Amino acid sequence: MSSDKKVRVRIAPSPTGPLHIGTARTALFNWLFAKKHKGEFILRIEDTDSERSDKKFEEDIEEGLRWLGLNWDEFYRQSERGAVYEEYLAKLLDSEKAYYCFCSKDELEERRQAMLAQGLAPKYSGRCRAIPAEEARQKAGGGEPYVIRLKVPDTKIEFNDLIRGKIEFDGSLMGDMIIARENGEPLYNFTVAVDDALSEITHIIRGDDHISNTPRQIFIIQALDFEIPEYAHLPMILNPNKSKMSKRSDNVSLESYIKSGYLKGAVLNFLAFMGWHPTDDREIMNIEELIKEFSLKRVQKGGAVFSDEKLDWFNNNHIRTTDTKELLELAKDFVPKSWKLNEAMIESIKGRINRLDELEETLRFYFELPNYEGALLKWQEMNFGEVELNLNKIKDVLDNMDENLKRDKVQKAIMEIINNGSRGEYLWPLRVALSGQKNSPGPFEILEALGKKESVKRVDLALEKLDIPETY
RNA sequence: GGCCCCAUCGUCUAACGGCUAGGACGCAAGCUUCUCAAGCUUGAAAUCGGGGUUCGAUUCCCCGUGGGGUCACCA
Repeated sequence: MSSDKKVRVRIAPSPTGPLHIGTARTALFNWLFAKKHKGEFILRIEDTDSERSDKKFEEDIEEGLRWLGLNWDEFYRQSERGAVYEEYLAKLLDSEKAYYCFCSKDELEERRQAMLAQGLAPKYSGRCRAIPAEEARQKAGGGEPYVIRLKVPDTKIEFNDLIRGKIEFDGSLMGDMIIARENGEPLYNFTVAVDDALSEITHIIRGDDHISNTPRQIFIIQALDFEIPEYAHLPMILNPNKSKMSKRSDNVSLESYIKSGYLKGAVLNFLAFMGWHPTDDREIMNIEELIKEFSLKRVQKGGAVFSDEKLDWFNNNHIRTTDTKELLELAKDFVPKSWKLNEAMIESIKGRINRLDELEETLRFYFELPNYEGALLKWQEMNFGEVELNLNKIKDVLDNMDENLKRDKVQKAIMEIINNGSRGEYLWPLRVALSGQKNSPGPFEILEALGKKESVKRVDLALEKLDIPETY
């Protein structure tokens, strides 16, 4: 059908809220598909509902997609295409595939409720279909309020979903849908059908909550004599209780994840694995690998529950493999401005954190030595005298080193004095002296990050703490 | 309720109709170790139920059950 055509896909968010993590996932799948097939990815802002649309959300969406690196080849807003929709609406009216409907909102609503009460799917009766076109046109021209409805055929309709196979609907159950409302504004299903066709979208990849919109859009496409694209409906991203995640009240905006310190590579990696899996057992993948391996054929049908734990694991892995220089830059946004981070500090916490927002707490000891108890310096059964002795020996080693303590060098020197002694009796007191905490990166990493001057200062402070008589 | 979609460990998932149903997260234990992470090893943990088809069903068909989505002059 479209095998020889250039692949063109789109993400079509409506700017009625911040970029949702589910929208980001749909965007990613579209983008991956486009890249994989050397096609084009289009961003279309669906802002036909002027009441609910907001420019600030549009900006948030663009910003989020850019942050993820999901760049688009074309961009447009539906709100700027009024003339186009008018043209095709007129076409439909002229060819009598659509008609004016003068039924009042109140009576429609009444009928709707009645049908619902009977357990039937609400459906418009088609009453105004009977009004002769010329008469209707004059009524409408005369200022009588109207909406425009599409004549939905009484036929079955089926389409082949690339992920689910054949899906069938019954047009006779649908009723004539409204494609333009009273103020003349075209409605969702109509604008989507028109824009997808005019943009020559070859594959519509979207959430499966749109499955029931698909037959409606196909009816419009057929009425307009456009070509029907391929469809691929992605499984929903679910809350732990299996409900649709967009209905979660919690923060599900991409921004909230950015603020928590998730790396873009990790978010991309995790999102790709929500409903998709490569042919092998790999899980940690970068964007190039994802593009290479991506295939709609390997997309899952069932919904996927969003797991914060797994996201954390992905993030931990990506943090660990991110270049230290790059990580250092990213880290600056998560710690106080006054902290002068260096690469050794970042190196020392790689793999020890899941999110960048843990950085401030993890790195704090480098800038503010905790006020710890002298007793913490003792390892196992040591007494203060032994701690003092070992710390002094280490201090002698440090005194003989350059200001710039390279990890390997300082480690070698200290290990030499430990010789065959107990590592714990040296390294524990040293590490506590340097970090002031029970748990921390290793002493050699800290030594390098701190430098000679500060390290010696901290060892001296530890020695002072030992002067206070042991109380227990 | 009508229509539509879906169904493998708690979760993400793998398995041309054919080995003891595999991997990952999380969990538990152990190893390693100056601590905590990380890493390594091991363990517990699943094919929703019932009928078919077949020499053989996770896989194909039907019914049931369960879950979800959708039924606007929103998108």
